[in-house]
Amino acid sequence: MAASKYQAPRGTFDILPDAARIRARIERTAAEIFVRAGYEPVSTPAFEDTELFERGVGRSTDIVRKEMFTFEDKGGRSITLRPEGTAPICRAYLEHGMHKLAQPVKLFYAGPFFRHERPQAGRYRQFHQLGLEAIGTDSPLADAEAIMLLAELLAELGVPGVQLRLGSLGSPDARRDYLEELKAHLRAHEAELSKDVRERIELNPLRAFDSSDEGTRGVMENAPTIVERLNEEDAAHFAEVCSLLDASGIDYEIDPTLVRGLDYYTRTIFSFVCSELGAQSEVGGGGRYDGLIEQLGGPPTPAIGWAAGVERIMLALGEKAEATDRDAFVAVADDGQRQRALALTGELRHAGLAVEVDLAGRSLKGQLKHADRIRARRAVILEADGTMQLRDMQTGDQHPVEPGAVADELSK
RNA sequence: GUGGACGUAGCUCAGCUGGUAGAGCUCCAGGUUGUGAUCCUGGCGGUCGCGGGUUCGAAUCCCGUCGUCCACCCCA
Repeated sequence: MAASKYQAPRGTFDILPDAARIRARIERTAAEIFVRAGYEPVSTPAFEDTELFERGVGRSTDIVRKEMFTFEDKGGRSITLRPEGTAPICRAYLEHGMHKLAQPVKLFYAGPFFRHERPQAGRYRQFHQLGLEAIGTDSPLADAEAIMLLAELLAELGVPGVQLRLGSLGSPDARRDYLEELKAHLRAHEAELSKDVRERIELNPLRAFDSSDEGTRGVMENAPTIVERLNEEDAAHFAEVCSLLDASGIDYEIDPTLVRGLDYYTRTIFSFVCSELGAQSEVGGGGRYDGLIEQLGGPPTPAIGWAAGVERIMLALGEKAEATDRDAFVAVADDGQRQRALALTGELRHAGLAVEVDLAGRSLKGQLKHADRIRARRAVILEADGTMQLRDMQTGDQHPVEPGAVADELSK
């Protein structure tokens, strides 16, 4: 395997042409959908002050506790490769005074993110997400629109086996009360819980809902769910989101145990899972984060957003590589024609055609073989006497063509 | 971070209980007084992931390490 002693670092990978083409299609499709919906592109740095993530994502989260690529720069600052996209965008929103713009500010992004996790299919240390954020409105309309856009993206791309799970975490007050109730419930049944869950009662009691441990599951069956404990406003908000999705024909399943691993989420949360994937089955997910901007030192600003995993979308799609056609390949029957061949190629490209010319000094046979290989529809063959032949690569028909008429002929 | 499986040419893989490396595909050239399927011939290409150990001798056994995959965990 190793032609070189160097390999891409653990959990990273090279994006070779076949995969790069699929990615380009995914990003193009996403951008078209987002732009039509009035979202604007943004891009933030690949790294940020560590504290942005500690405050934004939350110190008790797995991401911050053990998954960040953190290092000190030469000025002694603690820097972290971004593990997610929402906190940086909120930082940019504040830094550039976007709260003075008409609200909500609707943004989308795509790019690499970094988490120091144990790699497996659908989980990498450098991975790519595309996502969007609608900042500055607490209306359920924004929740529904965001969810609709992700549903549309997945449908447009043709991702099979997609299912939407929907939940609500409530507002901070309701959540706090609920968490105390849940912790009390867990403590009351501590002996039946798995060690893992028991150790996290204080730190992250919601995680108990996800446990596969039998004893824990028994306890959780009788545990209060947050959806049952929503206050009036949050319940109304959640009901409205559901109603809007119903009206738009979006299928979903309410999952009262849905949890998110980032602390900033409030109210609506959702997750699109794909049955085609293994353990890493979430292709995209997100939710409302009404307290994040305030947490970062800004004014109270409600917002919602989501991110989708590009690699997971590709896995779900099965990574079928599509070949690209060329309009023509310019071949020479005699080496003396190479200069003219390159010049002609340039002219044809200028005319808007996709054209290649031999760059490897191949024989005529080799050139036509190559023309076939790159799926050129025609070959233009420059003869030693200066005349040209136009060959149809599908039928094998070949006829002389005047130099000035090549571009027109190829456009047919 | 925990547990398990795996790691031979660019790709897909074969190589029994240790004897010192093969096939198909790809790529290049030729068979064709110049023209792409197929076919035929030849060629390029591997320190058998890496390091160490056992042995007269290891791709084959042992240990370590790196990597991939699966599950846990976590999430996109």
